Amino acid sequence: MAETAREIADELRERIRSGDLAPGARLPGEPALVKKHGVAKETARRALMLLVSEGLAVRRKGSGTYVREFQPIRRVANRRLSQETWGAGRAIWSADIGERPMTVTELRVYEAPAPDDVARILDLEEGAAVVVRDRLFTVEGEPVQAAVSYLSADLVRESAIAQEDTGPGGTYARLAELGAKPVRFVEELRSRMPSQEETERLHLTEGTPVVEIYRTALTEDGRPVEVNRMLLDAGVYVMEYHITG
Amino acid sequence: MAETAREIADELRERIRSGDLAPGARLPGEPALVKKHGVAKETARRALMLLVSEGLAVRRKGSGTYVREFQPIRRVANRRLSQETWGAGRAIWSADIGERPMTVTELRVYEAPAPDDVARILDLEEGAAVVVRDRLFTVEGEPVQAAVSYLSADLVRESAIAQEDTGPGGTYARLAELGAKPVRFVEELRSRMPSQEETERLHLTEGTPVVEIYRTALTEDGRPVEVNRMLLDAGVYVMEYHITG
DNA sequence: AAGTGGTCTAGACCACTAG
DNA sequence: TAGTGGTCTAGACCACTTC
Repeated sequence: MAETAREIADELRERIRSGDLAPGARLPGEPALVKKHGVAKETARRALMLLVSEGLAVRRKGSGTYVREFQPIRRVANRRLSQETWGAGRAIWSADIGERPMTVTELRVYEAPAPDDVARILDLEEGAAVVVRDRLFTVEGEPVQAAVSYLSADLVRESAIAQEDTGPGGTYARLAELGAKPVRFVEELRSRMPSQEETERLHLTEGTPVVEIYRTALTEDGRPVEVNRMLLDAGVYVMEYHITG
Repeated sequence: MAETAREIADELRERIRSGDLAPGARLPGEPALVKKHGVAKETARRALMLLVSEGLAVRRKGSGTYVREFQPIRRVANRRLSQETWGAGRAIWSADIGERPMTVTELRVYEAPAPDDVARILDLEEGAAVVVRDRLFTVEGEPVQAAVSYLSADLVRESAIAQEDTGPGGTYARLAELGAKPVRFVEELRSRMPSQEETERLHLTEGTPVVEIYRTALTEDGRPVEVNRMLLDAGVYVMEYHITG
């Protein structure tokens, strides 16, 4: 009768995997597990917490524990690709953001000294001024991505890039007007568990990693003009890259 | 005196962030926290577990709890890029695998029916036979990546791809000989917490996500010839992509 | 108001590591 | 062998959700 937290979690995990407990379904609560397996409440709790930390379940206070759902947003790094070139409809993870528009909230634009790593990448003096564009992207009212762009203040201070509204074509159109059109990009990705502040800002549930992306924009002659640090809710995103060669 | 698990974790987290507790350093143990904060052992334990699930600490049974270290391996998706083109020495996360060679272990090659998603992507009938190449990559004796490749058995059955040793130039050289040279690639990435089996296979510590990558190789005329599913230890990898235009 | 999860206590026993 | 983490118990009180 009496089992361990791991064993109870194993049983529930198997029921989730088999589809017996579908995404969104309610898992047995702590009292139910206490009765069924003859364990202490803390043990039942641990079993459920194991599933949460594996990203399989979500707990809602006062309501219950539920099987987690995954309806990803697809982020395609290479923008201007024709569907025909790469073959459509071949995605492993289906993802439709079509019906769920993404909006920018909490936009803040200001000038500040460049962080050390950003200064190094942008080829600036230590502590040189940069224009910072800090924003939060939201889908259906839920934050999904935080992004902070850094650009040399000497380069963009007088342009609309230093304004909240960058105008038609956005930052890259303005950079082109300044003779610094980005044509190549380097992205560095890392995934890890979020800090507490990140959890709050992105409304992350336990067991959700984040994806940290640093994107550097380069001009034709290889000059770095922008560093964009993005933080993505990994429970929501699928990243797609197209590589030639 | 008596504090909550969260508060104790906050204090330790701050000491890690400030560098007071450096990567690799030993954190105060459970008994020490019990004495210092006047809480029960379970509460001290929870404080330390919080840091572990945030990926900040690692617990070693019988030894102690330690600040986690991060010495990443860099995976550059675009292989044949000259350093000059993209500007060297501009990485956010420094990463040297130079001194730590990667070796293949647990190589298994066999023929089997294609999984549904793989069959769809490779344009095969449901359940058509594929050659499967399953392998584990290891650095300094520690597994860092599992990879499973799928190729149409009708295409590659007679070639060295169906052997353990694919010969000089590897799988892609053999595909070229078969008139199916891959020239473009699509990668889909997702990050999530690992299952229990994945944790065991990759020797993951708690609080470590995995990065799941599906790479599809396409020929010049857009025919998909290989699907490679990779599972990376996110605590070890930094991914790098180069994008044009 | 009943049910759910959130957190803590004080004690127990075990397994592993290190000196 | 002493110290460390791993796990469980039986009970307590609280906050939130749902009806």
